[in-house]
Amino acid sequence: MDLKKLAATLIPDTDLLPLEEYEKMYPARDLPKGAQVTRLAPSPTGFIHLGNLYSALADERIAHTTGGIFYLRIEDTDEKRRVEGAVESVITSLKYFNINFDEGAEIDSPLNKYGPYYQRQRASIYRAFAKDLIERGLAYPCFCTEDELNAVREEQVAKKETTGYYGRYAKCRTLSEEQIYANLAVGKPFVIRLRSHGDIANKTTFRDRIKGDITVTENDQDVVILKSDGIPTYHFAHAIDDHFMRTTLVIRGEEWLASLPVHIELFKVLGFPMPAYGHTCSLMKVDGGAKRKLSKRKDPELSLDYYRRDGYYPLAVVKYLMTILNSNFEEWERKNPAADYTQFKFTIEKMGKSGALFDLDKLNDISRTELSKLSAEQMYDFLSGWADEFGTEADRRHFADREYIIPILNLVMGTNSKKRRKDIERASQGVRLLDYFFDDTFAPDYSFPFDAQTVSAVLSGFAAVYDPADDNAAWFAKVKGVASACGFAAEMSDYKADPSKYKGSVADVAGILRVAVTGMPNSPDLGTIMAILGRERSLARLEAARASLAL
RNA sequence: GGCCUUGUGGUCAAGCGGUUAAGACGGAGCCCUCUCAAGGCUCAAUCCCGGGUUCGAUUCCCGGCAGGGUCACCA
Repeated sequence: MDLKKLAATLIPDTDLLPLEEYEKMYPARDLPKGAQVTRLAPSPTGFIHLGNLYSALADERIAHTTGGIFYLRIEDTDEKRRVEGAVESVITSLKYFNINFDEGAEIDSPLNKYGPYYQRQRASIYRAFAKDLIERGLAYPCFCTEDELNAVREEQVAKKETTGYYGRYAKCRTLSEEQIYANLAVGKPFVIRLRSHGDIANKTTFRDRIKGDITVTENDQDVVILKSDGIPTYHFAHAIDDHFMRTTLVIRGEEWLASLPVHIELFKVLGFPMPAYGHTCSLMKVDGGAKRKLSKRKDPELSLDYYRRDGYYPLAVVKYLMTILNSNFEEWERKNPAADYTQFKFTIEKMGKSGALFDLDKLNDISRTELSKLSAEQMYDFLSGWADEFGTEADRRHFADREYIIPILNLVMGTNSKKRRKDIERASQGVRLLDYFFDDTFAPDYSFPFDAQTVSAVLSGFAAVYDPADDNAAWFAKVKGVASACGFAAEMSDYKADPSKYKGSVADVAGILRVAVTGMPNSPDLGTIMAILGRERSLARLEAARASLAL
C-alpha cells in the first residue's frame, strides 16, 4: 500500500510543517537545574472546582518552589463542552486563592512562547504528526460507525472479553487499499487510529511520583488519535502538547492512570521522551455511609464559588488544601508560625496515595484560626468586601460606618486580650455576629430563666446606676451591687459555698443584663458591648426588655 | 467482571522489623471565668482478616475481604 499517498489523501492540509520545524519552534526551556514545568489543563466548561484547586495548588507550589513555570493550557478539543467566558473564570477563581499562572491562555506574559495554548488552535501540529504516523504505517483510517462499535462492545461483554478496538476486533486495521479508497469515495466519515504494537502480556513497572511504582500493562488498543472532525483526542494532544510545551511534570487526577499505557505507546511512536507523572487522589466524601468521590452534581461544596459566597477566607482554603496535600505542612506551620505558606518546602513525594475525605470541621478550624490572626482593620476589609458582594442591604448599610464597626471587631476578635477569640469562621457567619449592635437587626429573644419580678428588679436596678463612663472594673462592681440588692450572690465563691442562700449568682445577673442588651444568652464582654452601644441605646434596651415582661 | 490501586483512632495522618503506636481536627471532662469564645490540663478511641517468614511483625511475603479508579470519536 502506498502510505505516502494514503496520508496525503487523509490529511491533505497544506499548512503542515516538516516535523523538525516544530522542535525548533518550541526549544527546550532555559531553566535552572531542577526547575519543574507544570501545567493546569482544564477543558473550558467554566467549572473549576475544589479538585482543580487541589491539583493546581500542587502544580503551582512545585513550579514556584523549584524556579520553574506553571502554565495554563485549555483542552478545548470537545466542542460540546465549551462555555463562554470559562477561561477568564478559571483564571480569576484561582487568582482569588493566590494561584497565578506564569504563562498560557489569556495570560499576559512575555513567556508565552509555547503557544497557542488552546488546543483547537494547534490543530495543524497534531495533524502533521498524525500524517507522519500514517506514512509510517503506525496509524490508519477507521470507518466504523458508532453502531458497529457498540455491537462489537456488546459482543465482547457477552463473551466476557476485554472491550475495545484491538486485535481481531480492529476491523479497519486490515482494510485493503481498495476498500479504503472506496469508503473515501462514498464520503464515509473516518477517524484516525493508532496501529498499536503492544501486547497485554507484557507488564512493566512505571514510577509515578505520587503513587510510587505501579505495574502497567502494554497497550494493545487501537485508540482514536484524530476524531472525525480532524481534532485530536485527549491522548494524542496530551503527548504532543506536553512534549512541545516542555512540561517536565504532569500532575493530573488518578482517573488518568488507566490510560497511561496508551500515553506510553504514543510517546514512543512519536519519539518523544516522557515527562514525569504524578497522579493525584481525588477528594472523597461520605455519603450515606459510603465513601465516594466528590461530585459536582451532588456536592455544592465542590464548587469554588461556594466558598466565596459563604465567605471563607481564601488563605484558609489554601492552607486546608496544603494540609491534605502535604501532611507535614501543619507541623511545619506550628514550628514557623510567622512564615508564609509559600516558604514551606512542598514535595510531591509527600502527597498521599489514597483519597482523603473532605473534612469540613478541619477547614472550619483552620478558617477560624487564620481569621483570628487578622487585625480589626483587615477583618473589616474582608467582611465588608463580602457584604458588598453577597450581604444584605442592612449589612452594606452597617459596614458603611467603619468607625463604629472597628471597635466591635476589636471586641469580637479579642484583639486586646492575650489570646484572640476565634468567633469568626467565615464572612457569612461573622457578619451575623454583629447584628445585635444595630437596632434594625437587633432581634432579641427575651427568655429569662427567672421570674418577671426578679428580672425587672435587676433591669431597673442596673439602669439606675449605669454610667457609660465606667471602666470594666467599675461596671462589674455595679453588676455585683445589683446582684446583692436583688438577692443574688455577688461573689461566685459565696454562691458555690451555699447556693441555697441565694436566687443565683452574679453570673445570673450578668446573664439577665446580657439577654436584655444583646438579645442572646452568650456574648463577649458585656461591659464593652454597652460602652460601644452607648448610654442611650443601652438604657433603651434595658427598658425594652423590662417592657416585654409580663408583670 | 477484567486490569490498576489503597487499607494505622470518627477524620487527616506520622511511623517502614523491637515504639508507652506521634500530632492535628472532632468528641468527653476538668480548670479559668459575668455567659460564650479563647486558653491550659486530662481522658476515650486505631494498626481490615487469615496464613506464613522471623527470636520478634502495624511494618516483609501470600491469600482473602473491603474501599477507590478505569474499561468513549469526554476530558
